[in-house]
Amino acid sequence: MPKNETPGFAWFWEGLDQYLERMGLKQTQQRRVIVHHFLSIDSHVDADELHRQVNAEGHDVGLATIYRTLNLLTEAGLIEQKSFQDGRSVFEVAHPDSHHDHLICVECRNVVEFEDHEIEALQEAIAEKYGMELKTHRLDLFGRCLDKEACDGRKKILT
Amino acid sequence: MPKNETPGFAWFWEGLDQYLERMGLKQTQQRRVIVHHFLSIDSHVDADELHRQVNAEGHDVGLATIYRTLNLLTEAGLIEQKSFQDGRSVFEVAHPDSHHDHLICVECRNVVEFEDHEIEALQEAIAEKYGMELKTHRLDLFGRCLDKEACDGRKKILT
DNA sequence: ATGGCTGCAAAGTGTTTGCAGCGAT
DNA sequence: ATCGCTGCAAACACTTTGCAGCCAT
Repeated sequence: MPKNETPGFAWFWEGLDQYLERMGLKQTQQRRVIVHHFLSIDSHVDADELHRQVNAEGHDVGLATIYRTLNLLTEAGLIEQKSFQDGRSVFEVAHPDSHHDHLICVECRNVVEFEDHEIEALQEAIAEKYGMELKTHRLDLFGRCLDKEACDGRKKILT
Repeated sequence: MPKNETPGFAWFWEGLDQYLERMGLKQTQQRRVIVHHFLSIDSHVDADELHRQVNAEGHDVGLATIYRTLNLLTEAGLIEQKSFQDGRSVFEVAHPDSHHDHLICVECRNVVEFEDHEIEALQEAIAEKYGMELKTHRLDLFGRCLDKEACDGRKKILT
């Protein structure tokens, strides 16, 4: 597998290489495979799901390595860890500039990502009001699809 | 311990009694003790912390019972369960009208609760834009206390 | 060849559950 | 006297860690 097979994510691979170099760590077969799959998903995944997908493609990567790599990428600031419902965490690419939030349907679990500068401005104001310097935030909106048909369709696919 | 020792929370005790009755469940010594302590905190707690506090007062309630009671109260809609970022969940009284959000210091873990109607209005607008009916939301702001001294003080108390 | 990396399994978390006896109704 | 409730410990689900050998540098 070529090192940079994921189009549009050169910055990600570069960032990873830099981080590994800086920390005296090594690039490995497994890390490449994991990152490649992670990027090809380009949405949120949990460790288990990623593990399944990677190994479904014929590789044999241990779950522990998935976790270790996801933690490494989080440390490197390249991905972000979120916990939606409870129990498992999901990870997603940390797009450097545009932080996006989530709109989640409680029925079909479909997730839409959005961004709103007005809300972000208000958040800054709130943090300031309480004597804090804002670092990051998490905003999840939970609702129900108005398009019941599409919603039901997605619901059926759920395990 | 009298049944209704927590001032201002008559509605909570009543709601609990109603729920127990409706579901054919029983009021017990332990539940009373747990609820009493929970209400006297009137902030967010995790199961372990509540367990410690209850037993520090001379009671001998099992951790499993704490969990069972917290789940029961959640089912009853009297409290809400939230998961910030690490494993553990925290619980807080579900005030029927005013939903509040959280401002969390990443250093000392101190949590401030706030409420902002402007942001909530924007959230409604966003949900509508994406064809969804908003049910609820979660907004957590993560930052750093500007008052370093107070922050460090709280940090020391962390286990 | 060094020292980080991997898979495995074991250990850790936070939370839930099965069981036998206790206690509220 | 029911039948739910409790404490305990074992079971769980997700995640981390110790170890012996592997592999990138």
